[in-house]
Amino acid sequence: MPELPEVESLVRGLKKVLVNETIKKVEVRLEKLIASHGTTRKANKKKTAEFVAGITGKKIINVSRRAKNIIITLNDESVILIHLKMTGQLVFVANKNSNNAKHKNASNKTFVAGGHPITESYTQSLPNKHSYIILTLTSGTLYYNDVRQFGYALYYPSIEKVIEDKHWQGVGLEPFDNAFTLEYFKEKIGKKNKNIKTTLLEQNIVVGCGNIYADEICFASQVLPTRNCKTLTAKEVELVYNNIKTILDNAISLGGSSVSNYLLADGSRGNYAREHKVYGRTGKQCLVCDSSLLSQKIGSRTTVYCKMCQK
DNA sequence: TTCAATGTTTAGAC
DNA sequence: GGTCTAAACATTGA
Repeated sequence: MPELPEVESLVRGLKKVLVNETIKKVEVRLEKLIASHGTTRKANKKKTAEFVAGITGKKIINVSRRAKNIIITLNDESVILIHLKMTGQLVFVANKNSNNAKHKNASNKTFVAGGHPITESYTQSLPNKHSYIILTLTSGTLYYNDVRQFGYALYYPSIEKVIEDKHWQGVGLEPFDNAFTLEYFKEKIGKKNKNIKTTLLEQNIVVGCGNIYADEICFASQVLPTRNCKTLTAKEVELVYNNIKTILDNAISLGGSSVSNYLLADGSRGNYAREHKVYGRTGKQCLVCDSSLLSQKIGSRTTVYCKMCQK
């Protein structure tokens, strides 16, 4: 999946083409993606009927983000909540006769895409076998593709209903929210009796860090990912806090892209992958001290770090 | 053939 | 209640 910077980049791209589009037709090819995990086939069918009835004929008035969720707001204030999880993609393909400049991407092709790395073969022909939700819009088609089928697209009659959902209880602050202050972070971190890497992945203090950025943030902060939060000095907590903001912000400004073949919403390549200092570099030289980067599992996630630079 | 992959949720043990 | 681990979701590609 995209982590926060990738979702944010995708949302910005989609907003340009989806706002003011009317949903003319809805096709759901895999009903379990419309419901929560572990539900019965009968319940999925009911949810799908509600989803289709709820959004057909409505106009899209906004596209936004909360944590790693994409929120598509419709003209009656109802919403579609989409999570891409590990391998979800959203691809907008403009109608063939479109001459609208906003539908042209960097390669002068009429689609915008984002999410899981997209190979040429996947965008050359849509829908493909992993296209599970297809929205026919006024001037194009929006495809939700998901190889591993972990993601979801949920319909809610209002944003208030989303927030009420247990799904959202305990979700942490946005890293760029004014409420996410150093004081708040210090207070929360001081109470955590677990390692900093796992804590960053939990999303219950601050949202947006996935496995890649969590490692990058620990490295930039010169803190071992295994360090217990309670043992972090005030200075280290401040470094982690500042790096959460600067690394995520930098990644967004470079267009997201946690992996090399990640496609941006406008079809151009993301540039953040080349910025990775530790992720995916196990055994390679540390860019600061030249020692060999180590890797170990923390909370069942591969973690890469420098034993010399991080204490 | 076996393993790991951008994320979350859940179950069980202590 | 907190914390830890493993497993679950399912597919692909190295």
